[in-house]
Amino acid sequence: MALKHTILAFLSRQPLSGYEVAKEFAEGFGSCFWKASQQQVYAELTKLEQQGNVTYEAIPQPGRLDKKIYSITEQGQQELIDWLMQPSEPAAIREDLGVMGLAGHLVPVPAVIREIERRRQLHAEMLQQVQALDEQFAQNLATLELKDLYMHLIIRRAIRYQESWVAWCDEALAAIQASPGIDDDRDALKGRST
Amino acid sequence: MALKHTILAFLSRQPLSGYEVAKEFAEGFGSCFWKASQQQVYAELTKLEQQGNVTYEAIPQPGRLDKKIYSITEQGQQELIDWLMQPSEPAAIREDLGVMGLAGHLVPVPAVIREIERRRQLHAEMLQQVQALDEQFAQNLATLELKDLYMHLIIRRAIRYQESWVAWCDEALAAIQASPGIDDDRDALKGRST
DNA sequence: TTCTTGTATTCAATTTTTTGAATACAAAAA
DNA sequence: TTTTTGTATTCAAAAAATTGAATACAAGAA
Repeated sequence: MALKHTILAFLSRQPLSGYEVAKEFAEGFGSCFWKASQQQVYAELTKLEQQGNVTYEAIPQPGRLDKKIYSITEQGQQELIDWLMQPSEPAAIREDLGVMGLAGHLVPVPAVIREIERRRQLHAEMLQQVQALDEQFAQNLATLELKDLYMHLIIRRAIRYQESWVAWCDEALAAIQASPGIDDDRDALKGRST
Repeated sequence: MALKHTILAFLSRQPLSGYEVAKEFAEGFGSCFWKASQQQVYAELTKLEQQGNVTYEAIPQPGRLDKKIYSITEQGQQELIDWLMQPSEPAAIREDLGVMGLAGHLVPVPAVIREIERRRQLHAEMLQQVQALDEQFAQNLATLELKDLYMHLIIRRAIRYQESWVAWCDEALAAIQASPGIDDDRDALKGRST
């Protein structure tokens, strides 16, 4: 599970409260890779603290629960380094649209086209978002220190990912529209005409 | 969860035993998208049968447990169609290497380079695999019936995915090697030289 | 003959993830 | 003034995925 190590990685940059860690997942890193819910973050932080990988400083807040500022410990940093030094497994593409390739013929063609058009737009928007994230790095690429270069590179990974989606949607749409089989199913929903 | 609907999609093409469904996940579809374990498949098939989405014909086999050939039911097909007609959520990129972008500076540069080189090779191999899967379709693209066109298109999705990985690895490797910060950390592992 | 690989299914336990809700207050907007 | 948004944390339950093992036999390789 990468959640543990992702949180350690956030904390290796700077101490954060649980809320702020959750925000990282909702925004920056989350928009590039994946999102973890607040509950997941808080639960993981509690475990991490029990294991001695992080500590927290409780900031008393009048009238409500303490705010906890978490920092990574020596042990936590070592744990993170050990994990980073291990070879990584390529992630699976767990993509619902893939099922369309297996059983798309059960569904009317216009519905498939609409769905791909919808996805095209979605990914184009996500592409703009990650491109915006990269702006501060992309400009002075040649002078970036290592830390920022790595950040730039993972954002580039996300950019390429979204670009490949947009390009695929265009290809798929064109291929379906050019397909000789397209007329067979055009009216599948309404019931066989003629 | 897409597991349920992926299995229904397999069965919408032809009846299969649990073992054969598991094999689909291990090979064809699995190499494009994601793999489900045998146990997961058997468990899901049992649930699907209880829900009335599939039925099975038990083939008695001398001296061992019956082989069960599962087929999709009317209800199961409707369930699958309903699911396919719903808008799909883009899948999150749950990629361990992403963490490298957050905390790569903790690790010596040569280790990062080695890891990206390793990944480049891995994805190049996976690319070849999915390209091989596409061969039968790519040749007579213009005459493909819809069912095969859809199959071709999801394989194309997988191809583009792997291509974008290979291209990114090349970009990342070049960028790291060109980085002015590269010398600062080169000997991080051995301890500060000079 | 023995070992390995492939076919074929099931059980159990654990871990991980998701979903939904509750609590509490500050600040800004309507 | 009331509502919404944002900050901040916790609990509980359910669903899903992973890990490990056991059973059973056929076929081919060593």
